[in-house]
Amino acid sequence: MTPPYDFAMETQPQAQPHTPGKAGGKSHRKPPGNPQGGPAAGARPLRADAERTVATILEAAERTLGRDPAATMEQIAEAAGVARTTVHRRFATREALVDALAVWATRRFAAAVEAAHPETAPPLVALYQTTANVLAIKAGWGFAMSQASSSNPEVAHIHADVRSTCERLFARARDAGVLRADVDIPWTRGVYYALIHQAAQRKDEQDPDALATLVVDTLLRGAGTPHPDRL
Amino acid sequence: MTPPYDFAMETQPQAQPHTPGKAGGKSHRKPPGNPQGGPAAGARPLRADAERTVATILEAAERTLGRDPAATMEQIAEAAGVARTTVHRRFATREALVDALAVWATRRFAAAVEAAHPETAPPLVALYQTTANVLAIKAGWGFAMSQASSSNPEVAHIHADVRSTCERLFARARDAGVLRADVDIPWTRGVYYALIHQAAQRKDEQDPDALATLVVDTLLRGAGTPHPDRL
DNA sequence: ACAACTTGCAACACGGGTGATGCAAATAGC
DNA sequence: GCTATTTGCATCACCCGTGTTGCAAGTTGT
Repeated sequence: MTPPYDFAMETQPQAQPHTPGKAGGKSHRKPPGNPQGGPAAGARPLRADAERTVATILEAAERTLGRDPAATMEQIAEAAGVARTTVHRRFATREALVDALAVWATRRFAAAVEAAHPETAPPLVALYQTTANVLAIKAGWGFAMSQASSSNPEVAHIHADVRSTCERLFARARDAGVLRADVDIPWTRGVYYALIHQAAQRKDEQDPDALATLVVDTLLRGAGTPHPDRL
Repeated sequence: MTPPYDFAMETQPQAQPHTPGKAGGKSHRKPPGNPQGGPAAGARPLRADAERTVATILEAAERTLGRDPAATMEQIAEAAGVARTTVHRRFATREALVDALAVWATRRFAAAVEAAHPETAPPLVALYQTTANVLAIKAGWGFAMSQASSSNPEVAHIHADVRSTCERLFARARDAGVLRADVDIPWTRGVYYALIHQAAQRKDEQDPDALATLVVDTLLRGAGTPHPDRL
């Protein structure tokens, strides 16, 4: 599922590929810092170089898992140019790594949506801007964004938040006459997500603005002729 | 993962989860019959009960892998009500099983599309019918259909075929005035696939006809108001 | 410069999934 | 009914990925 890509997908199951040693021992010595881990500011912060290593690993993980969701820790480590044990030092388990990746990307995602002022800007403007911002994020964080159905509460919460923000935006658009009065908002939101995903797939990456125009245009007008008496 | 779902998706990589023993020994005794395997009509055909077993396994595989793409052979065997070794007897490797499943479903898929006479029926009629038929297949063969990017040449070929059939249908629709004259056909096809996928996700499964109407309607009209002077 | 921290490397334990076999019992097909 | 096929079961070998440890060498920060 490879699977199922969040802001554009919504497939249900989506199991994390490969987790053999799930019954292995527990970490005896947890990593000191808390790389993108949240407000748990208990432990001593990482040294500068270590912090850099964490970022390098996360970026490598995104690239590697993006190509192959079942990639091993070894492959990720190689892509990051570090030893496998170092990856384990920073992320106790594979799950922890994927989780951290999801949190990292999800935060950027939420920020990108918020930056478009979807709650206050005129519906059409907000729609274009949100689309462009999200596309920019999805371009480089495809895998991480596919972890929307993460077990991580923060990730889940943010996505739920964005989801409702999106539906509120659509409701405003409808009230403003941009969307038809009888639209099925949940369905439309799903279609919108799917269009964004579709646009993000375009390898011949155009600039986010052109793609955003394409997405919004398609969402609003569809592909049919203006008003033929079809049916 | 769910992953990337063929007739509605198109995500590139999509690796098959979990393939540890890839360097294991080779099968010493290949299964006699060729379950959905193609024209290689060399070996003796399977006995009736064995043929039935093959079908049972494939159905169980679809159900099981649909819930969890990383399900083990053991789980699939259990779902099929047979011993794990029996599964291995019919499908030498896990890959072979998934492959056979993909071929099986893909053929039904192609048949469903063909049954809608997409090349000859009036564009709008063909569009509705194709959509309804495909949705009916996708409802029960979600996992198998997600294997579109299979390495299997037959699967790839069929999907490429359907792809072009679809684009030809769109071209006819455009020429008939159903689609705007300036539509980007590849993009529209992608959107169409995405809409079908989106519709297939609806758990509150409605009948294929209602969903087909929703999909076609959305594709043609979009969600915007008829013709406001937006922009 | 010195102490604390970080990394690479080599080695190990572990568990799980895969695939192979042989045999006895059940079943299909003629 | 007889034979060939099929299945379940009990085993076994194997490989791979994960997670742990200990230590020497290199880096950071003060």
